[in-house]
Amino acid sequence: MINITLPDGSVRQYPKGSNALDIAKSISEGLARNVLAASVNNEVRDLMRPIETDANLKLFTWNDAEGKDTFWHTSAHLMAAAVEALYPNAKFGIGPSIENGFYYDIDFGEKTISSEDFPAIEKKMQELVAEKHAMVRKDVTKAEALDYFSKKGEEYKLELINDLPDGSITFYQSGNFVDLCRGPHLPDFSAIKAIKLLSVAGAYWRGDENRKQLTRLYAITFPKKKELDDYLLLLEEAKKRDHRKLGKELELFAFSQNVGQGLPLWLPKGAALRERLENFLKKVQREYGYSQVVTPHIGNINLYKTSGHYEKYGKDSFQPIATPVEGEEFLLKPMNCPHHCEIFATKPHSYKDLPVRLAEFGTVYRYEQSGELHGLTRVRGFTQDDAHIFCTPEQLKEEFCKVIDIVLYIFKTLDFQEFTAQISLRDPKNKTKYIGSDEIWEKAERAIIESAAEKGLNTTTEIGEAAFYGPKLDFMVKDAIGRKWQLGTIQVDYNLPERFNLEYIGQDNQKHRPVMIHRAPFGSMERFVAVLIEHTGGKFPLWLSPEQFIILPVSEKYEKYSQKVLSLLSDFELRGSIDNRNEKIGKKIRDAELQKIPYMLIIGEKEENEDCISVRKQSQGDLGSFKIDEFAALINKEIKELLSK
RNA sequence: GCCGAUGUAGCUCAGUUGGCCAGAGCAGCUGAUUUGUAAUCAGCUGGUCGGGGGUUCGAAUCCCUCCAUCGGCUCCA
Repeated sequence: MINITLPDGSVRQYPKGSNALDIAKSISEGLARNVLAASVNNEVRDLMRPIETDANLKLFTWNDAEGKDTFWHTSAHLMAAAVEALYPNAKFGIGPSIENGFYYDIDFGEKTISSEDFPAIEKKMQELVAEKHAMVRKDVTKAEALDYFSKKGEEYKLELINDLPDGSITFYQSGNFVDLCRGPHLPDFSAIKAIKLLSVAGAYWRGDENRKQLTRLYAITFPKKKELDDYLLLLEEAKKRDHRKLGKELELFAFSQNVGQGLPLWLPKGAALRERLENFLKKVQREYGYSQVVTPHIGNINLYKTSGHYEKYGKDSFQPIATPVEGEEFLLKPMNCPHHCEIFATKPHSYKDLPVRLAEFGTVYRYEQSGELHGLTRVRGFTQDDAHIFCTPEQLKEEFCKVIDIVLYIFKTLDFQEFTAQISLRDPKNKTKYIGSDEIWEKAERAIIESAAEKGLNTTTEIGEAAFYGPKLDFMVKDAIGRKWQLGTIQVDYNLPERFNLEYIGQDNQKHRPVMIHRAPFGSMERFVAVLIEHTGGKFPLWLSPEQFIILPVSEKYEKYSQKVLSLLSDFELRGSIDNRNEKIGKKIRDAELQKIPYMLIIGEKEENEDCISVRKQSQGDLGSFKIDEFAALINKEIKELLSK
């Protein structure tokens, strides 16, 4: 007998060699029906694998990440089996589960696959489910594995096997389909009740753009048909919040082919929103001791040769601007740091002056690859809410922590509750990608890790994601359909001060090198506004809303009184307009609702006589009658509450 | 940049297998109406069917090419 310890701490005895499914059955029939995978001493394994020793056991269902993961991983095998049956010449790459579903990278040879082929694949998958093949796990030697796949001509699998150590290789077989896989898997396909292929895309083998591009099939499966329907509905709902759609409908921004790809035009309402955000951050930055600066949109090419950016990115950027002077060249600025370094260098600094914090809403231009452009989240011309902090090495951590405070304050005020903080470090195996000595990098990385820990941030760490001049802490937020975007960023940099020969005089009357922090709490105005649109669905907080109210006269007779109301509300610093179209009130309300204007002020005979307004709140309805100053007080109170969260 | 898909009025979309002057709703303009909490009525304007080339007696429809957009990949100072 073996002792199995369950998560609640209870210990039960089972015959040696029992498997997790047996144990689930002994607990309850329902659990046995729903269990998808199990972890044995913290290793996630197949349900059917015998347990030979005393162990801690956890059972996973659809409600656990491990359960979904196993379910989708097995589904990926199912899809591959279906593809192999339909396209015998297909060669297989990898097929993992992902956050929502799974994919498989497949080389279809000459055949191109499009969404028209999806129904046939889905049908085949359903047939294979009905055939009730067990998923059989098998340990193989490296030689056996190589032999099997070389006979099949599976070059991608061979490459994978070659990178694996002997003795750790397993196959999974279901029906005729055998795949290299470490598992774990469901016992069979029977739990897979709903199948949907979602999209097809090209994906470079092993993520290397110099290698062959395989066809990636994205799909998702569920244990219940209803769950698939719900998921598809969720995707539909998310599409309604897409910032590109809302940006058009709410007249926030636009693109023009005549202007150029990835170069957004901010329309009056979008510009109003953006200006509010800028003012909000400027106010915070004043409180934190920042100074605003302004720098030009171009810089001499030598500036970027000094900074190292030209060598690193020059050939992939907008190309230099020539002038009538032979050999003179300027670059559209791709970042603001070199300009700010030059501002720092305009005068000698004492240690008593530091930190120097230079802030600028700096517009920069980067020639992003055409296929990468995406609404406002990835553009070729954008404005960073940039600042560079020049400080002594001793001040670094405190300054870094203060920047984290700013980012957290912004996220809190705007209700961005779900974000992740990502520490991006250098890849020590690939040092040629970076500039600066090991010692400097270690110092910088330590400063970030310690600051993040001090602020209690829940962080992930990515190796090899650092900027070429230094490590960084990025704040990632998801869009409507779950894509992650980097918003705020804080970067430590010992290199640019070196390259620009920046100095301050220390207490010892000697010259010292300052440390630099690059930071942008929003990231860029464009991307931040995009994510804000998706988070709010276009219903912006009252203080940001381009139009806070709209006055809706019941007929043209009340236009004069409407003008008076507008002018009084403007005196209270509120923004709004009058809808004096010759339309019925129902129509005006409908349009204002669709434009997501927070307050509708209805004015007719009664209001004019009683010198008041009838207030309707967007998506909530009639609030009743208010005096004008009462309404102004109501709005201002709401704004105050939103800003002091 | 790469793989796949898409591209018809300002917007959302119809346009069977190539066949008379290319359609609808909304928006816009004009007029009527003077309206009380999510669409008043009527008339009118508006399109080189993404651009260019080709096949054909004839192309929005078929082919080629370029551009843009969408979903991914790669990239992201």
